[in-house]
Order: sequence, then C-alpha cells, then structure tokens
Amino acid sequence: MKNKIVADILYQIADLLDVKGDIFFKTRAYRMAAQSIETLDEDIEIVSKENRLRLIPGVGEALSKKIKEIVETDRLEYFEKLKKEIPRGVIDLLDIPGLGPKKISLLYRHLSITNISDLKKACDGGKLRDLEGFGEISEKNILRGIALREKTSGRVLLNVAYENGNNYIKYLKQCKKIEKISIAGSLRRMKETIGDLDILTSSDTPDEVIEYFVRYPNVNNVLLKGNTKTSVSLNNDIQVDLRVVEKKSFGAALQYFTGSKEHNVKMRSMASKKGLKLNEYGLFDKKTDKYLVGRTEKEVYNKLDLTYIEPELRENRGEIETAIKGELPNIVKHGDIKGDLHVHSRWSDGTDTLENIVNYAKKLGYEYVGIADHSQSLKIAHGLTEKRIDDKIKEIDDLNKKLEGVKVFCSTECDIKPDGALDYNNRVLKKLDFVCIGIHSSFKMNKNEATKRIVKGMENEHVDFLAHPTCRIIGRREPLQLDMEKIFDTAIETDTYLEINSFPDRLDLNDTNSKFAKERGVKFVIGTDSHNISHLPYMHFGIANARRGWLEKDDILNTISLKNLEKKFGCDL
DNA sequence: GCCGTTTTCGGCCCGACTGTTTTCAGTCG
Repeated sequence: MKNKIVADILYQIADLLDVKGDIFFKTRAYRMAAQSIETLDEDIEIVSKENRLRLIPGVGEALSKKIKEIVETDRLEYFEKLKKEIPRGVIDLLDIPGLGPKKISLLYRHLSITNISDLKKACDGGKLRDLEGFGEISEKNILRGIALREKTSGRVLLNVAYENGNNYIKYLKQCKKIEKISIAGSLRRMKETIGDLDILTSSDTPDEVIEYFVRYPNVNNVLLKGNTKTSVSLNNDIQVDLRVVEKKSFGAALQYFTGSKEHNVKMRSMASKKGLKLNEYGLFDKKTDKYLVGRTEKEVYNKLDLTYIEPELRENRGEIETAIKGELPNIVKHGDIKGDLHVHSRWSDGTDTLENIVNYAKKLGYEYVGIADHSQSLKIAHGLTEKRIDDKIKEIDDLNKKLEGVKVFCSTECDIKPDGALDYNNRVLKKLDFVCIGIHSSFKMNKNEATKRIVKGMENEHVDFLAHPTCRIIGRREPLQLDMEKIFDTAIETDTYLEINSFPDRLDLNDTNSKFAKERGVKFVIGTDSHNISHLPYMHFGIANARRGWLEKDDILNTISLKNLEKKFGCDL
C-alpha cells in the first residue's frame, strides 16, 4: 500500500512550489489530491494498475501521470528536480508561526537562509529589518516563534488540550456578558493532537468579553487583540484563540471555526454553487446578501441539503458526500459504553486495588470491568506467573460474590513474543474469562516479520482481542511496520476484536485505520489501558477516536450488556 | 493543476489581524 508515500510526495511538492512562488491554486490542487489519496479506501497501486486514477477527486491528467510514476518506480523525477532547486531546510521554515511561503522565499533569495539556525542568527544580527516587508518587530516575532517550536514541537496531546480548554471555559462561563460559548477547532473534532485551542462565544459587547478573556490567570502573553478576536498564550505555551460573534451568527461561526479547513472549503464551494455564500456570520444569498440562517450549525447544514455532520467527522473524508445522500453512520455515543476491558491492577504494574477500580467503575456507570494485567515474561511490569494467576482468579471470584451492579472479569494482556508465540500456554489462557494480547518489546522488526508475529498471536483459539495494534506512541515511537490489510483480514477470520486504545499518547488504532478496518468488516473494543483509576476517564478519548473512525455502537464489543458479554465469553451465568 | 446542468477557459472559500505600509500583502484558521 503506497497511498501514504504518494500523498507525502504530493504534499512536499506543494510546499516546494509554494516557496518557489507558484500560483496558489496549483499548490492547492496538489494538496487536495494528496488528501484524497491519503484518505482513499483503496490501494493506490490497484487503482493505478486499473487506470482509475483520474476518478479520484482532485486528480486530473497531469497528476495521474505523476502518481503512476511514483507507484511504479517509487520516485518522481519532477520531485527530485524540485528538491535540488530548494534545500530541505527551507521547507522546515514553514513550521515557524508567522512565516509563510512568500516571506521564506524572500529570506532564501536575499539572505540565503536555508535552515532555522541561520534564520535565528540573522534575526539576532538584525539582518531581516532591511528586507522589504520585514521590520524589527518581525525579527522579534520570528525569534519567539522559533523558541516556541523548540519548546513544544507545536502540538499537544488531546488530553492536555481537553483539560486546558475545559478549564478556560469554566472561567469564561462566569462572565455575564457571554451568552453562548463552545470549544471549536481541532479540539472539538477531537483530533489526536492539537495545535491551539479555539473558543467561540456570542455576546453583544465583544470588547468586554475580550477584556475578560485576556485576564484569565494562566495567560502569559497576549499575541493579538482585535475587535472580535484575540489570541493569547498560556503559561504552558498553549495558544488559545477567542472569537466573539452575534447570537444570530453563532451556529455559522461554530461550523466555521470547528473546521477542518478542507471540510470548510468544500462547504463554501457547495454553497457558492447553490447561489449562496457561507461565512462565519451565516449563510447568505449571494446576489442580495440577504441573511438566511446561522443561529445553529444544524440550520446551516440543512439549508445546504445536508444532514447534520458530527464534529469528529468533519475532515473531508467523504462525510459531505455521504451527508448529501443522508447516509451518515449513527456514530457511537459516549453513553453507549458499558464497561472497560483493559485495566491494569496492583497484580501487575497498576497502582490500584481491585476494590478501588470497581468503585470507580461503578461511579462511571459501568456494568463490568476487565482486569487485564501483564503476563509472566514482562518482569519489569510485575507480570503474573501461573501461580499468581490462580490467586488472582480466586480474589476476583470472591469479589464478584460480594459485588452488586458490576462484574469483574479476570483477563491478561498477554505478551506476544517476537516469534508470535504467546507468553502463556493454552492451559493458562483457558482459565481466564477472556484474553487480550499485545506487543511490548522488539518493535524494530520488518513489516513481514511483524505482521506474521501478530497474525500468529491472533490465530490462537483463546484470544479475544488485540491491544494497541500498531504499538505507536504519539511523538515518541513510530507505529510498527505492518500489513494492515492482512491484520484486518486475520481479525475477521479469527473473530479477534481490535482495540482502540484510549490512552492519549496511543489512540491506537487511529481514526483512519479504524475507518478502513470497519469497511472491511472488523469489530472493535475500546479500552483505556488504565494503570491508575485516574486513567479510567480516558475512555472519553477512545470513544472520540472511534467516532472519528465512523464506528457505530454495533461495531464495538463493550457497548453490549453484561448478560450478552458473559454469553460471548462463555462465562458461567 | 483541476473542473464544468452558469463555463473546455476562467474561475478556484472567506474574513480578521498584523506589520509594514501610504492603501495592502502576507499569514492564519
């Protein structure tokens, strides 16, 4: 599957052409095609072989030839030529806030700046101010942008953004001048990492709201301040943008500021084709400029002949086309989850007793909780020997006799060894209510070996689900090289559920993998991988991730009742 | 570079804010 390789090259070409100063619409065409291919539900090699490339939205005559060349030769002459014209480091400058292609091109052509370190030196030396369009303030802003990038790498994990956003909202709700308020942006779409926080409010007195907003105690710096919008950075370097609109524009503004950008571009161009104009103030008649709707998002979508689209779906991955047909899935809701089947206790490397876990699970309204501790070879995590498994089974049996309203299942997160063998033999696995398996070492295998390893694990008759299938850790460990189609097909053949791990730095499977897997017929389980009861609420992020993958309630094992789950696991009733 | 029940050529989403400018280009979302 070369979809990602092709998309990456097209994205890089777009950046290079931007810096070269090519027309905006051309570079946008490259990006649109790249996005189509990135989210394509088919293997680009097959599409290319069957001469169907031009059926991909945004791919025309020129791009189809280039894509074919990449698929067949793993390289593209045109791209190689471009790379020779513009040094790699120049493109990296695009990551610095405040610098776009035009300015970077000036820096490159006039000051021969080809990387961030050169740029820093030039700013320190006051070299930029003589350049047209730059001044002393630009130098300071660029230096601040570079420092910020070095400190934060630009994005934070979903849980960090979620907590910061909710705290800010709590503060803002005390402001009497604010009528309506909502999180917007990528946090509302629950993307796995967040660049900055967007908050939308409605009010008749925007200036007073903005004054209140910038007085938030955690604000470190006010980055910009206008009549309707302002941006601040917090003490932890997270940037927060506020926008204030009138009540009658709140829905249109929320739709607009929730994004994604690609989703919005398509929405606006759809509106335009219908003789309408969509902006953050509402949906208008293009000719008369008459306001039509804008109070709620639903009004806006419906007026454009679409059913309402949930924020998590708004990535231009086919949701608009599906909404036109009225065929959007009824995606899983946060209240649909009946229990957590991936929790570690003090029996291995968790920090809480079974009682603590059960009490917290009850508080969350769960009907069941599965204690999946590490297996014997994971000594560092205090993995259980067979003898200790027997002791744990006994403790759980005794506990279940006392419990009302919630049941504890005894399980394991059994290690899959490098050769694909499981860390317990079948005699041990058989004793457990269900079996979860996962990889915890030797991450650097080649694609073929790693795929074989997981497939062999799933083929064991006692295995129920595969934990964190790709083993990625966001920002720290790349996903395993895997033949995902083979993994998905094996999951279906062996009736193995694939986990959507809710831990904020895992979120594994991710949204695009889940969507692809669902289309093939895979079933899922959402687990938290909790090692402390404070991790149990991470379920929220796993569900959000499943929603982003278009999953419905029926796709997910732990939405079923305790009774049905016991039947499924073949437990004594 | 793509695309077409307004068009095979001339469009391509739209607005706020900043910094450097004398009326606006660049960036951002």
